[in-house]
Parts: sequence; C-alpha cells; structure tokens
Amino acid sequence: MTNNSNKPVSAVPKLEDVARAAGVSTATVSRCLNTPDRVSRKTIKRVMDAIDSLGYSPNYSARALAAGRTNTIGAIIPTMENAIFARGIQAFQEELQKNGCTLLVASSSYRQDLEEEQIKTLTARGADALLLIGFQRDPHLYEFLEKRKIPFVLTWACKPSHEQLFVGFDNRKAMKELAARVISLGHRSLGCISAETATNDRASERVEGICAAMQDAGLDPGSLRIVETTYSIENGEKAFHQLLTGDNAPTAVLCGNDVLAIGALRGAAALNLRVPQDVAITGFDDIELASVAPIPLTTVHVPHRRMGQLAARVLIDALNDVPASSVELPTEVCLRKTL
Amino acid sequence: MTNNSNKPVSAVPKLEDVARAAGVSTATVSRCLNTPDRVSRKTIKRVMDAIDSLGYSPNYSARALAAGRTNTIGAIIPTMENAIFARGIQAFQEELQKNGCTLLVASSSYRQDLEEEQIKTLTARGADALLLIGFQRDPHLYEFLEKRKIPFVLTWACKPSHEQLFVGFDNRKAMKELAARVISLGHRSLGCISAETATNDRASERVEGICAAMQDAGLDPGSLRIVETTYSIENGEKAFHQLLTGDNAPTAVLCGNDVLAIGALRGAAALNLRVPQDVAITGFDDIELASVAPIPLTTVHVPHRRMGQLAARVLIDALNDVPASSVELPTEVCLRKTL
DNA sequence: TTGTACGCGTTATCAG
DNA sequence: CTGATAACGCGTACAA
Repeated sequence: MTNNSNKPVSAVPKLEDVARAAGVSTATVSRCLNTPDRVSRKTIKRVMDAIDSLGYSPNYSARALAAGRTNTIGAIIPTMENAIFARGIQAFQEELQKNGCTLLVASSSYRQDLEEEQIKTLTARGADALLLIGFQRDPHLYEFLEKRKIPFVLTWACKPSHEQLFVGFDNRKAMKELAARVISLGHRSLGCISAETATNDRASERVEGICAAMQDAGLDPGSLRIVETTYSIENGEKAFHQLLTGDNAPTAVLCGNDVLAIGALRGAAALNLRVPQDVAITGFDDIELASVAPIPLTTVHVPHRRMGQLAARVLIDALNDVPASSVELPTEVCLRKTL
Repeated sequence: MTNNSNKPVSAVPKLEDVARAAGVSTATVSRCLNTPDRVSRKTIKRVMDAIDSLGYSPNYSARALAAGRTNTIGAIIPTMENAIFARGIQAFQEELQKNGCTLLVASSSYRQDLEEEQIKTLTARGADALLLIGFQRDPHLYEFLEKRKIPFVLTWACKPSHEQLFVGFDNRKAMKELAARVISLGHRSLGCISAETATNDRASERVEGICAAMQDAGLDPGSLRIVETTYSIENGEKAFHQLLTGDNAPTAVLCGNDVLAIGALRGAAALNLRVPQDVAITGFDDIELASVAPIPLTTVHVPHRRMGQLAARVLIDALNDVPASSVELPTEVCLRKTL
C-alpha cells in the first residue's frame, strides 16, 4: 500500500479529505453534518460512510470561527467542592447535552475579581451563553454581556423586580419562613452562622430573612448574633463554639447551609450540648448529607436539580430567540430532629 | 461624536481594530500578546493602551485554529456529584489555571459509551490534553489518542506495568491493607458493598484486594458476599440490609466508598445493630463526610488534591515536551470508630 | 440538489 | 523590531 499524497498518513482528517473520499465538494459534506434535509439520501450515505472510515470529526474551532457559534455554554460557580452546586450543575449539564450543547465550568472561589476574569475568559472562548450564581456583581459586567449579546441566566437567587433572566429561589423568604418556625417554638435568643455576607448575596439575603422574622415576632433584629465564616464543616464547628461560649449564648443557631450546620452539630457534641433540647440547629439546602447527620437536620429544601435543568432550558430558548421568562422555584422548610 | 467607519459601534473589537487604533500591524499586536519580548517597550505600551480602551479580548477559536493549540485541557469524570472527584478536579483546575490553561469538564455517568463520546467531543473541541479516570476502556480509544498525539493521564488508579502515564494509587493494595486489618481483628465472615465491578476498574480492584487479604489469611475468597450497587447513601443502606438479613450474615462489611459506608451505617441503625460491636463497617476515600458520620468512619485515606495537582503538572509537562513520569501516590488506612 | 469561492480572527513565515 | 500575507478548517451566500 502506498501513500501517494504528499501528506503523512496519520494527519487528522478534515472536511476536504472526506469530500475527496466521497467524491463530493466540501460544501456538501458540511451540509450533511449541519442541514441534512438539504442533501439527497444517497449522498448522505456516501458521505457518512466516508466519515466513518476516515474517523473524521469536525474541528470545533474552525466551525466556531466560521459559524460564529460554539454550542458551548459556560457556568461560573463559586466552588466545585460543594455538593449543592455540583448537583445543580450536573442537571444543567445533562439538559444541555440533550440539546447538543457542551458545558464549560469555571470556578471563582467565591471571589468577584476571579469571577469577572472567568466571564471574560469564557466569552473569549466563545461561550454562547452563561450561567451565573446570584445577582451581586459589578454592573459593567452586565453591560459587557449585553453589548456582546450573550444571554445569561442568574441562579440560586431571585429578584423579581429585575429585568434579568433568572431561575432561582427567594433566599430571604425561605430563611424567614424557617426562622419564623424557630421563633414560634419559643426561641428568643438567636444566633446565625453565615458565609461572608459582603460578597455573597445568597448569604446576606438569608441573614435578612432571619432579621425579618424576628421583626415580625417583635424581637430586636439587632440582638441576632452573627458569625461569618467560609463554608466547611470545620469552620461551622468553630463558629458554633464561638457563639455558644460567648455571653448570652443563643438557644437556636441558624446556619447558612447544611455544611455549616453539620459542623455546628459537631460543635454541640464537643460542648456536651444536647440538640435540640439544649440548643436548636438548622441548615439550608437539604443536601443528602442533611438526612444522615448524626441527628437528622432541620433545613430548607431547595430543588437544585430542577433549577439546573430549567436554567438550561431558559438559555437554550434564549439562544433560539424563543422568549424565555424567569422562574422562581418554591422552597420548603424541612423539619427533622435538630429543632 | 460620530462613527465614521461603516461598522456598527457595538461590534466586538478584533485584532485589526486594535492595530488600527495603535497605528501598527496586526502582526505586532499579536506579538505583543504572545511574545512580548520581541516587541519594543514603546510599542507594547501603545498596543496595550489600545487594547484596554477598546476592551479587546482575543477570539480563542480563531487563535486555536491558527496556532493549533487551545490551552484547554479536558477531564472526563464519572460524575460531578461525588465529592471525591470534585475535590481532585478542583485541585487539577487550580494547577492548570496557574499555567494559563482552562479546564473543560465532562461527565460520563459511569458509562463507557458516553465516555467515548466525550473523548471524541473534547478532542474535537480542541482539548490539548486529557485527564481520564481509571484504565479500563476500549483499546482503540488509546490508539485514537495516540494517533492524534493528544497526551493523556490516567488517574484514580495505577498499573505500573502499563506504559501509559498515570497519577494514581493502587486500589487493590489499599483495600487489601484495610481488609487485612479487619481480618486481623478476628473477622472471618466478610461482606462487601461495591460499585459495579464490570465497568469500574477501581471498584473491581478494591474487591480483589479484599479477596487477596482473605487468601493470605487462609480464608476462602469465595465466601465473600458481594453486593453491587450504584454509589449513593440510600443504595448503601439497601445493600447493607440485604447483606445482613440474608443467611450467614457477615460480621464486617467493607464498602467501596465512604458514601456507601454512610448508607451502611444508617442500615445498621435501622436494624438495631451496634457498630462496631455487632458489625464492623469500613469505607474508602476519606471524604470530609467520613469524619462526621454518626460514628466516625474507618476508611482509606486517598490524597485527592495532591493527585489532581500532580496530574495537571504531568500534562503540562507533556505538552511542553518535558518528559513526565507516572506517580503512584500512597494511601493510608485511617482507623476511626466503625471497626 | 450540488459546487465554487470567499470570509471568519489569529498566528506564523518571510522580508524588510 | 516591524509589516505584508499566507495559512488554519469550516460555513454559507451565490450560482449552476
């Protein structure tokens, strides 16, 4: 067998090679791949056979450059290590895949400057659309995205007054409902372990929710003791210790998420406090972990998978110029044993 | 202010626009971005100013097409929902980012056919290199990657006889060590809850490890009762129930990972069995969850973050033609309270 | 239904 | 050190 072309045998096949093998033009091969309706049955078969035998697969960079679209959607999440985002993003990805789109994930480590960088990078890489977490970011970023006509959806939060597309839930309302529950059980001295509220709108809305519930119940929101820390079991434990060993220890500690709450639970055990008799503890998110905690955790259930899936649909619609609208997902207080 | 060009003001700026604004050629702008050493100080400043004021950022598709490299590395993991992979991949990503590379993640849902599809997609998308989990896959995939000269690293496992690059640990050895520990404590009747071994080499190697330990101790490996199931707390619980309510219930249940073990723990509670007095339970991976289980879990510690980081280094070296070599990471039996 | 030819935004080669 | 200019692989008018 001889190699009578002047190219190495092992070169990656391109459209032109397929065209030659099938005895058609490159345009026809391209059409077979993108608009098969406009090609005759026979030709399609010839071309497909050639594609198979050559092991051809299209070069997405070239395709993106020529077509102006990448069929790639980007998502920027604060961290990949948290089960919450993982679950929602997994669902997001599955739905995208059904629609022929690929997901590009980047994580910002909860830092706004890094998020901005990632937004720039992902758009430069040709992401057709973006999923972002929360609302809080520099306005010029929104202008940037709008100028480039890149659809985006905001998730894990909602702000119905906003014109921006979102698929999320009301953090404030959800936490307020839970806090009201706590108060209705007689708790008057509340504590809270939260993520950093300055740069995390979900966290600050949750704290607001607690304050609102206190207000409604005639309690002074100023009396809420707040400890801010980074999400992790260990930090939850430390924060709990700090809260409970200070003056005027709270009788109930509302945590910004389940991970912190698990830490708090561990902290309670270390201090020989019984939960919920000596101190009540609540979480947020209802991750799988919540139901298998040493004491099953009272928390707020959030429909993460559904959120991811809907967010994908919204973006795909937007890309197809189908008018999409925001959706606020319901959350639900999930009573178990720690309250 | 007038727009005296015939283009819309809002068009995304390109290299040419920057060149015009800076009064240089496109080649020079390109050089400023890629090989600044070969451009004079002054010119660089002029160009950078133009870039800033126009808000230019390069089109990666075009760059990839012209340069033949994307600075993108792909990773295909069985699932994003598992903390194990999340942690390793997060570290992988951080290390890549330090080296100017972007990570593209895809998940295969533990299915070989989907993994193959993802490999094709990621290479078509121009991934310069790939991270894969485990060794077990159709040989023609390896040929495919080698033909395309795409470096790849296999992780979460190792097979020193192999020529392929890997950064992982010996699942068999790790589990064997743990099993030997279990046996040395007097357990003669062993059970095992594992992921599907047919398509998951990490799982099958772990099971093999148990059998090897039994053999060494003069026990019949055939007596090991194995239940295969999908990783989840709930499935772990079910499998445990099945194991313990059958004839000849084992006195120790070794689980393929921590998630299953947590489920087993819950199953034990449901059956009113004390752990470890009535039945011993062990996990694998040592995720954060393991240490906060109702009863702290005896498990095998795996250096996930280090693995991710090293895998990144290996790939980056390979891309720079620096000879890289495989590394086998040590694991460690982690004794807590369930054994 | 099919083919021709140009353009997408960069990089890289080769002169100057 | 800088500037023309030819690739890179594909999509898509426009023509046939």
